[in-house]
Amino acid sequence: MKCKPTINTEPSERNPLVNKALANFKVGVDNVIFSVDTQLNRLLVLLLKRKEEPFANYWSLPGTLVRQGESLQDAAYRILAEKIRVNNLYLEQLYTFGGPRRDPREAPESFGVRYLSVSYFALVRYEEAELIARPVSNISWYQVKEVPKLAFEHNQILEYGYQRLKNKLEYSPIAFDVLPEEFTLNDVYQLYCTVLGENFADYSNFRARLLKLGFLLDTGVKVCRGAGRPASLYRFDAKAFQDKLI
Amino acid sequence: MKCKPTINTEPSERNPLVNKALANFKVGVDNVIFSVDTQLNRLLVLLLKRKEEPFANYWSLPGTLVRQGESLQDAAYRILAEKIRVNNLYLEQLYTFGGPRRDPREAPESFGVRYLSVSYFALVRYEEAELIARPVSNISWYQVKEVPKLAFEHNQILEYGYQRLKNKLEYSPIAFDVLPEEFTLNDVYQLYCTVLGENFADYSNFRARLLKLGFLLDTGVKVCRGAGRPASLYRFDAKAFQDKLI
DNA sequence: ACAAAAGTGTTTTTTATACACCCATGC
DNA sequence: GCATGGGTGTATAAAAAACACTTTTGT
Repeated sequence: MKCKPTINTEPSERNPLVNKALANFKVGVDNVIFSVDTQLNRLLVLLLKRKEEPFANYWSLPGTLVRQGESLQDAAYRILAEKIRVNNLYLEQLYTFGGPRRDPREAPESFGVRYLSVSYFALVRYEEAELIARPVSNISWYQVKEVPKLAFEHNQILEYGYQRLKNKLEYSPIAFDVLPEEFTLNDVYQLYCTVLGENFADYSNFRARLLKLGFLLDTGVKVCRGAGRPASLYRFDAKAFQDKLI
Repeated sequence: MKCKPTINTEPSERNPLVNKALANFKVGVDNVIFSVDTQLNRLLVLLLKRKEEPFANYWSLPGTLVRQGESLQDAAYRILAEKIRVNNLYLEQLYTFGGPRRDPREAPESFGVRYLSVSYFALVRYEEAELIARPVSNISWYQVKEVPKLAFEHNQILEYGYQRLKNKLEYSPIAFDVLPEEFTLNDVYQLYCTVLGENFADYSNFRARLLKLGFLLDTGVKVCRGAGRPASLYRFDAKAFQDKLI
């Protein structure tokens, strides 16, 4: 808990030349792209098999290096768009990893060139996400529970993203960015169960809580899913949600 | 809410040369350093008056550029240590700002050199924090409510850090990183009030909630503060806190 | 004695949790 | 008619909020 750095040696005044040399960076963006397969109750991450060194043949998070004139978020969208075709998604910045020597490419001989990774977290609609990559064998959804040892520190980034996903789901309406326009309450419940685990809440309590929030509109339209009573279709009311915030 | 990026034009295959040029970065670290003056009930941020262009004579967050061999966090500790002397503090990464053209130094003529800002958020013990800067007039604590227009996008970073401070205070024990080893429950209350606002909770309810958490030890020692009944001194039990987490 | 600060307790309201049960459909 | 999933309600427990009251000090 307590952070007690060694403080105030003012090194810059002792050894100005060595200490003042600035690092030159290339900045990478790595995406933790989640989706939820509600049919099979699986929480998935998108992984890519690396072709080049370092970490050739390891699976990794989709990443890219930031280009001239490109914002970090633009870069995040770019890799996403290069790997999958989706229209409905939520995306936000996660964390920046950048200790020296985290990337093996930062060999001592490439003195002064550092790699920094700004990670982004995304949630996309599984049903519409179409994987686009030349060798299909090099791109794949992996169940979060079954992810192997990844390249770089990507396991750590993934864990961080997974934690964020669980928090976001509880405190903000990102689920509705990824559900179809119209959905049943059970669709929402399945999604939450898959991400948060089966025993996060009882269906009827979940339902009551969700409706009490007041931003779900019952369209009145009923839909049949096999046997059982038909379910109502709801839609997310973004305006009502905004009003709640004030 | 919905993010609908324009997707999949695969620009890299159309115009490979222009698009594939990677940006070269210098990475800056900017600190939002908070402290709480519980005597005067003021929440403070540390600001520095800039001497050089761009934004000469503007107040700004303490920042620095990352040096060779230095981690981001090391850089964050370095600027902190260059500006104030403290032993008790909490520090964590905030957010990374890095759209192109955020820094006026990124003039079109300095083609290819970009500045990226990784911001850190810190909370330090006000009473022991000693400001160290050559011209004293160039460094100062500012009340968060009275901060002027800052250099770069620092107002935005500050706002982001303020939000984080409020969240952290409610959900984690960072207050005890900044309180003395032994403190009264009223000391804790004052700190929370100053950050969260007077009406975040009634003293007796706050007190009950805090004690029920079970990681504050009553030392039995009483201390008198002017008139009124003497207060018990408590200390934070880090082990008990850890145990609660499991 | 009285104001000031610390500390305790009680009541009410709200929210969470655990279930029991009714409803509408397909087979 | 009964299994299946959808939907409602109730009873209990826990947490949050409001507030009244006692205790111990300085003056």
